[in-house]
Amino acid sequence: MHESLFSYINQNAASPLTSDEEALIMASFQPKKYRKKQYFLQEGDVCKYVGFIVKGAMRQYSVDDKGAEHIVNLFLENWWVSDRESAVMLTPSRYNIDTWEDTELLVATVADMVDLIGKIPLFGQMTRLMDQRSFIASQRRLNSTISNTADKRYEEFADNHPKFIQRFPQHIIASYLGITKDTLSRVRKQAMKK
Amino acid sequence: MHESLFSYINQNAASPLTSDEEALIMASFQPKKYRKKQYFLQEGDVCKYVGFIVKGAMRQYSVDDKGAEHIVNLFLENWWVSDRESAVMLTPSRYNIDTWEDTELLVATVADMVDLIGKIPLFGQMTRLMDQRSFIASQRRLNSTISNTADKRYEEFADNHPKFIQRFPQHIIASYLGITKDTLSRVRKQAMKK
DNA sequence: TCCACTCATCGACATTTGTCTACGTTTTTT
DNA sequence: AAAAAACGTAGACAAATGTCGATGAGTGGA
Repeated sequence: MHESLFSYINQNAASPLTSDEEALIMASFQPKKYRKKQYFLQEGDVCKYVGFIVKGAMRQYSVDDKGAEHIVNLFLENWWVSDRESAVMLTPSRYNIDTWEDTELLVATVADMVDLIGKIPLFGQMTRLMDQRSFIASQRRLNSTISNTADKRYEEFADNHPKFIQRFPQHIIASYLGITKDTLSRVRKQAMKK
Repeated sequence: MHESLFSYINQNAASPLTSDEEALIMASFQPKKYRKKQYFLQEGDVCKYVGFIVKGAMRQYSVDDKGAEHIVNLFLENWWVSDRESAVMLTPSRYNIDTWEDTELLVATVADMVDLIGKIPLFGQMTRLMDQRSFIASQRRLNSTISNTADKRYEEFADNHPKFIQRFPQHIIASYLGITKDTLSRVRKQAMKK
């Protein structure tokens, strides 16, 4: 089960892990199974864990005054899951994270992650790359959100993330794009005509 | 002039820099002065430099098919400036970065930054923190953008970034928020009544 | 099998936001 | 000092998006 994590790390660092390093990592990450709709993190709690998705699908979202959910992030296999704001600042999270499908995770504490970054340079490189990529993806999405209308946002999204479209229902995608499910339905109808 | 950079680093790392380390850093960062409206980076170029703002104000924006500008980021004193996507991926940038006021920068090449991260652990810590903070800020803004209507976005923004409001004109703020200057004007008018 | 629930779509209507043109003021440039 | 440009606001209208209630198809659980 840890293999998918090791191969992920090896793909994202300059050289392969030694078996000692693998052992260290293995010791920090516990396999956990979540059934559909279970919480990984609840609003108000401090995020103390980081998960690596071996199999499954998850979402991160906030809930507004009216009870409406707003999807901040979607996750699939080989993605890291956590609320970084809460984990880094040690503040109560404003988000919920839960599973959308039955999901297998490798879970480590934030403290152990920091430890591994200190002990294994390759691990540090990998997390640095992961931080940078997350930021880049976030900036792209932001740019798309402030620059385009709903139809172009959906088109871009569908092109760049076909797997999300396959795995998550439309009202989730709509929320991720910052529109209502009704608007997404209209947008798709228009797009069909072409 | 390098002092503001040193004190920034010392504020964001576990222990203070040694004078050897300061010398190394000093050698990599060249002071540069930009007059208002000068480009730091143009769309299509690969971002090869990273700037630290000693004094001044800058903006990062994309330009759409119709020639409209969309503000992706605003920068003031003690902020790092670069297009991280271009710098990390070595791809042509989709953004422009220019000065909004006369600005004093400390500029290093991306290659030198990587070098410093390798040579000075404290510098690595600082950039890691900076990456994480950038991501957190980006996520917050994204959440606000997809969750709120224009008036709440502006209210939140004004509360969290009063300095931006003082230094940048309204049409820039509007673009940053993903609305037109006309809408922002209306929103402000409504807010006055309360 | 039946029931409850989720999901996507639709239409009518309300609200928000964008577009465009115009105007007066302020700021910058010549 | 004069001219030009940038800036904020305004109103009228158009377009995009949200809201709500209803429907039917599909899904999973009891």
